[in-house]
Amino acid sequence: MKEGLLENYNNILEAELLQEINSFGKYKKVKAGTLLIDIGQEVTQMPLLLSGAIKIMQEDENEEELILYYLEQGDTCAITLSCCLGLKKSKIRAVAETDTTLIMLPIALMSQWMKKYISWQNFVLESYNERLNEMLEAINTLAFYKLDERLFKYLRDKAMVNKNEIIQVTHQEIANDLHTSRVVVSRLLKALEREKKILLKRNQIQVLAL
DNA sequence: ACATTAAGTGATT
DNA sequence: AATCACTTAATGT
Repeated sequence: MKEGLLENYNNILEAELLQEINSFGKYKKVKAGTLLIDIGQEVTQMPLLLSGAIKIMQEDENEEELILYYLEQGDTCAITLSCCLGLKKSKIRAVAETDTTLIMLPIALMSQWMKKYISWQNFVLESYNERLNEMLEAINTLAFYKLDERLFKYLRDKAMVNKNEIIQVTHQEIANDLHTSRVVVSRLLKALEREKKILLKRNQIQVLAL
């Protein structure tokens, strides 16, 4: 049995299905920063996360990225699931946020698994629901939060998925993710540091108030 | 020691 | 909150 499969999915998925996953899935190990799928690419596989985290984002006309949500251990990507129902092109971009291990499942198997395994149905629907909720939260944050609140939430989320309160980022990268300028980020970060919520170093931020 | 890149800041809009 | 223009600090060669 593939490493990590049982630990993550034994309680959710039935034994027979786990066997199938084990034999048809491809085990993959990727480094942080790896592009797993890009917008417009054909979706042929569906990921099951064993460890690590993946950042899922959308892109607008100006090539600006918008973070939709993170996939974490035990998650799968619901957007991929819709591709199994006819839509074939990816609407999103997925980049490994940390070093990640996952199992890639051929989408050809999805529809038969949906019929064959109740546990798979549940897993998929539940995942779909989780993704939707996370996206609603992202929209909510974007629409109603002020930039300083968004920034802090961004840092906390990042610390969370990295399982480390010390985050490796530059102010410029944060600015890109939040669609603002580096100067503004630097100033807001300074303010957060004064509030003793974070600690600033070059290329690195420590989140104190998790 | 020098160049490059990241971060901090005042002033202006 | 964005932009400019500039300074200071950290890091690589």
